[in-house]
Amino acid sequence: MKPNHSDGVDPDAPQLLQPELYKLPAVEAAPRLLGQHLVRRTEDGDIRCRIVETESYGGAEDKGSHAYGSRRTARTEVMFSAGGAVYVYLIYGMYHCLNVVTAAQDEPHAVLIRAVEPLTERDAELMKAYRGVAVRKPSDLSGGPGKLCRALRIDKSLNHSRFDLPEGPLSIEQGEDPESLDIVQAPRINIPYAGEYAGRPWRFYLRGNPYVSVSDPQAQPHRLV
DNA sequence: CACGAGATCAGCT
DNA sequence: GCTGATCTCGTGC
Repeated sequence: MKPNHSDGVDPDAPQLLQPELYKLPAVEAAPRLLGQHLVRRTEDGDIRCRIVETESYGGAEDKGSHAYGSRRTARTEVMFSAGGAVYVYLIYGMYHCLNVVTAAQDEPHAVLIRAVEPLTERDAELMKAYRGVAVRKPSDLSGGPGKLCRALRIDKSLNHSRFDLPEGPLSIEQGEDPESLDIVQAPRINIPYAGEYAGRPWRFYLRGNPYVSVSDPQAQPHRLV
């Protein structure tokens, strides 16, 4: 039995991420989302997992970004929302990718969530069931943007929802302090068309975490700014 | 383990 | 018509 507090607030209850993080440019928000807890509310119950790999897609100048040159289409429109919006899009005709929109309204920044780690065995079991494919190693379950969306049953119906609401289909809760984590940075995956932006070290992940999609031998330690 | 092909849709970057 | 912020399954070392 937990102690009863006079203010009625359970100090152990999960707290939503501080709203300031969503206001940051994507390249600053991306490493700070590592170690935070993504919550997916489904009919079968809540699934909680730790964010372990992210990529930054930063604004109108980034040739790797869907919103390069401030392109506004039905797909990219949500990127122009105020930070905290959910951006889900379809890739290669069959896979979904989950992004956290950041920065101010009309500044199209987004952080792609590339890998997550289930917090408990129960979370892992639910994710395996949704995944529907043989899972031989951790990264088979949720190491990769398409895999984690399948494992968390995320599709375009969640586009335009928000991460900063306590009862939404997706939210982000306060997890670990990013300062305490071993974060590395490396170039982003599969964007050779991005010209001089292709080599920018805008992928961030927890060194050695088995859920990370691709480990880069050239990855460098990242220092939070 | 390294590849290659196929699945299949939105936007033309 | 082609390509992509991908993944799975098959073949062949």
